[in-house]
Amino acid sequence: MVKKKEDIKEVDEIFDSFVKQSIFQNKITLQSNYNPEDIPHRKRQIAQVASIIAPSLRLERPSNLFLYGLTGTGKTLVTQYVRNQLLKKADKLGVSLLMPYVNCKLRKVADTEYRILAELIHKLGGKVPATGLPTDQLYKKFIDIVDVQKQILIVILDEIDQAVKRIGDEFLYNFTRLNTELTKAQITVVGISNDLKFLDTLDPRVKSSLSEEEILFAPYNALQLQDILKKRAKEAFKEKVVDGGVIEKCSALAAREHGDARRALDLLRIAGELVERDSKEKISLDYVDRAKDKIESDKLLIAVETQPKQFQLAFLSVIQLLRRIKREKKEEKIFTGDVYNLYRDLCKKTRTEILTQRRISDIIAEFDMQGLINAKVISKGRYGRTREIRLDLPENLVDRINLILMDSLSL
DNA sequence: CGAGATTCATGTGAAGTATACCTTTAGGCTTAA
DNA sequence: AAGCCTAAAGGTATACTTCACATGAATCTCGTA
Repeated sequence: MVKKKEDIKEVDEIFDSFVKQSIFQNKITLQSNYNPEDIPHRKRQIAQVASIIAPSLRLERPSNLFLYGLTGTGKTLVTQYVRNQLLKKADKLGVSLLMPYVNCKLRKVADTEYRILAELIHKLGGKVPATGLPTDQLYKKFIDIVDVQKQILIVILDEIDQAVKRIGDEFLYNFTRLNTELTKAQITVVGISNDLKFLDTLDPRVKSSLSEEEILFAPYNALQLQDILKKRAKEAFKEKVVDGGVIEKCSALAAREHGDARRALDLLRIAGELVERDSKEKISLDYVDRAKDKIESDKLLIAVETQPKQFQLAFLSVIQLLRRIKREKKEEKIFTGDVYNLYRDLCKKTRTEILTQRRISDIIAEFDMQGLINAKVISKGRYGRTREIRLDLPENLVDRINLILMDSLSL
């Protein structure tokens, strides 16, 4: 039924092929955490961000800043770039300037008010327990750390929309008001959001103070993406490794996905990695296609694997139900009740504690938020009201997930 | 035939509970003078 | 007597449960044309 994805080579052979010939010269330049010296097509934004936060060099508090644009449009990159430059400059001038960066999306790290604050304190060299303290005590601690001398603190909150979606915008209010508590230091908040409509969902007070300045990052078009890729590919690969059209194809694919540069780079890198694994010497077009599939499935597999046990059980229920239904060629929709029933059975089989339907309902909603499934609350009229759950994934991927979950839950 | 009432299955909000972890405090023990 | 360790007390955040009410269109009911 399920095909083996990769031939099993002798370990020795695998190592050999890696040592012998690498098509990569400097792979780092294609990785998403790489900060290039030069960011094409973002000159204007860099200048804007820089000029807005520049007053910090004179120990004046810059305006709060809000950056928004779809994923892979360079928001984080630009911010990091300006951040590094500014820190360098501040260092040279002997100005006391702190710019902690927190990604608010990371589950279990910075997805509640408490944890964001804890992470921030941690970045500033303080220590706080993971739990046990009242949140306002964390604020106190934060102030203690920051307010030791005249200095500017620029807090960068990435993926801020995720945090607000989860815990509301109150913490932003607290944050922007922090300045009134400070005597020596001053705080500026830089918010980064992937959600274009995010600002409108905020409380007006928060909105006006957070977006004293705002900058929109428009998607890259295919040509701009090509530019970016070419520049990076030149450093990443050895000469004459990339077939004609490959870069164009990566760009086109990514441009279709709202101009996501990260996506384009990933495509190219993964394609390269696949080529290398096959001990080939050139990246040809079909490797781009394979890379595309791999990226999509990898992302999902990781998301599923890192899910807590109860979540995995719930997800497995969803998957198995949908597979079953698909086999009977019925409509590919299921409802909360169905999921819960199967979930209960699975719990019994695995001797796991059974959570209430209330909770499972929330978990399903969370899957939807994470984009693992497609759930919509509908009313079936006389037959009640429920979530209609769908999953649009290729069948072989669903099978793989199924196996992985069965395995990790030892079913 | 159509407007309004009914109904179902679950969504959703609020409040309560269990658990894990934190700090503080006080008592008891050790140690060194 | 001072210093250190430990256990108990008191507190919080988080994940989950319990309770109670909200939803909203398919279906039913019943008055009217």
